[in-house]
Amino acid sequence: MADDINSPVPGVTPKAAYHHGDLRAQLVAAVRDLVETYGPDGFSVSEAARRAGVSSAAPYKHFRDRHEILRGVVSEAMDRLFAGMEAAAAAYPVGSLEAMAAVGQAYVDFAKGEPGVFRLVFGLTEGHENAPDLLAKGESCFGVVVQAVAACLDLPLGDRDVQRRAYMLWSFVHGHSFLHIDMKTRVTTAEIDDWDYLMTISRAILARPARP
Amino acid sequence: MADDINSPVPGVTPKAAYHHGDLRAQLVAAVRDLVETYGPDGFSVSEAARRAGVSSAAPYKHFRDRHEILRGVVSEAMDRLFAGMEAAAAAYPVGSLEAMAAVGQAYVDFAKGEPGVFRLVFGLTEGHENAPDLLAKGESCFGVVVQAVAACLDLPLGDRDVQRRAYMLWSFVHGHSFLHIDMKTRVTTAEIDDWDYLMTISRAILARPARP
DNA sequence: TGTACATCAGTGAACGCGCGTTCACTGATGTAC
DNA sequence: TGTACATCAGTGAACGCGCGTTCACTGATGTAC
Repeated sequence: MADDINSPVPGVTPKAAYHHGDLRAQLVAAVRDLVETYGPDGFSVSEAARRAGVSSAAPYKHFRDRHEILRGVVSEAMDRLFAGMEAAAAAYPVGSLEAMAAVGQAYVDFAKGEPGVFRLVFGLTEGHENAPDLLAKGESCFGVVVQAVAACLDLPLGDRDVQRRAYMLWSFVHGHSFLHIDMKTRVTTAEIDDWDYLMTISRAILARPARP
Repeated sequence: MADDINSPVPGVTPKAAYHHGDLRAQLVAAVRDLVETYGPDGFSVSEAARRAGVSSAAPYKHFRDRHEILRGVVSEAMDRLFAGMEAAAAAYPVGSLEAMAAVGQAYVDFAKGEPGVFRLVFGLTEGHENAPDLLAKGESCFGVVVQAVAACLDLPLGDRDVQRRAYMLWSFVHGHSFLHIDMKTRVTTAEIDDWDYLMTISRAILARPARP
């Protein structure tokens, strides 16, 4: 899952790296903050370098261009999202509705916790969003949903119906996340309790007969 | 619904306006195209002016600043979205599942037809997204969903359950729209037929017992 | 252990660019008499 | 109908800005002998 290609930091930060001490990771962290503060398009290489305390040319020793830094942020964020979803599923009995809702809750929590990064991860990022490693991480995340659905329905992972229902649940959770962080929920008078909603939706979509 | 405050064009374009001939509308159209081509952040006042064939200072005779032009685009887009949703609902019997699905289909069609503008409308647009006229238009759009749900369940519009289920349906359709235009659907092997999905979801969410 | 050398992370100055916005202006249009 | 005037949409030059990226460089670190 984790590929450390062209990363000077294999696993953990080695004491203090060459000159600066792990500039790469610090740049990614700076960009993450910038994206969180100013949105996916409010970030600049110069500002990130400034925050990391280096010259504006330094980042180019670690990244080809501005896009590659963003990809670094996305990659790291998807790792955290995946970990959160897995941990949530593991906290409830396999095949329970609660496990299903918990996976959704982890997703919503991520969106609420770092909306800027969430937007970056799920938005369309100028051209190279086709990076195979990011696609693989996306599949891993969706895989957690598929697994929970399959367990609920007691069907194999590849089952057509499992995939369908997993996608429906994802759509719902994804839509709810965006509507919330984009503050569109003011148009409805309904008070929205995440867990309650997630349980209701899981129940509705995982009901035995897909089409009566 | 339509407020023509500070618009030199009351209803229909009057032959040819002062010098240029309805620059305001042409600027909005140019920005709409730019947003569609380069995304919500890829637009610039200069480029819009260039496309409309006027100097870069001309737009400031019609709009206070760049944000106000964007708001013009959003406002116009929401009018079209609302019209599409209403027409879709009207094409099927009141209270039918088909009417419900059709409203969702109109929403998805809008997203697919002009993804850039859709992103602009539903994203968070720097600070002044609290414009009351835009909020009102958002409420009108959601109102179409609420109305369809109320008709299906034979309950009053203000009913708590109606609002809840309407929001659920909106979340699903919204999520599906974004996942599609942001090309995230590649992580699933499920083939997605909009109408089929919308009917299935409508059926699942409008089933009589909200919680068995 | 000591020396010579290769590596390469970070520097700082510079480049060309397009942007948002302002300003004093000009000239066509509409209006009052 | 004709003249004088007010309005105001659009001009074009200018401003200061921060950006992404390049370049030749420097100096600390790691390595071979």
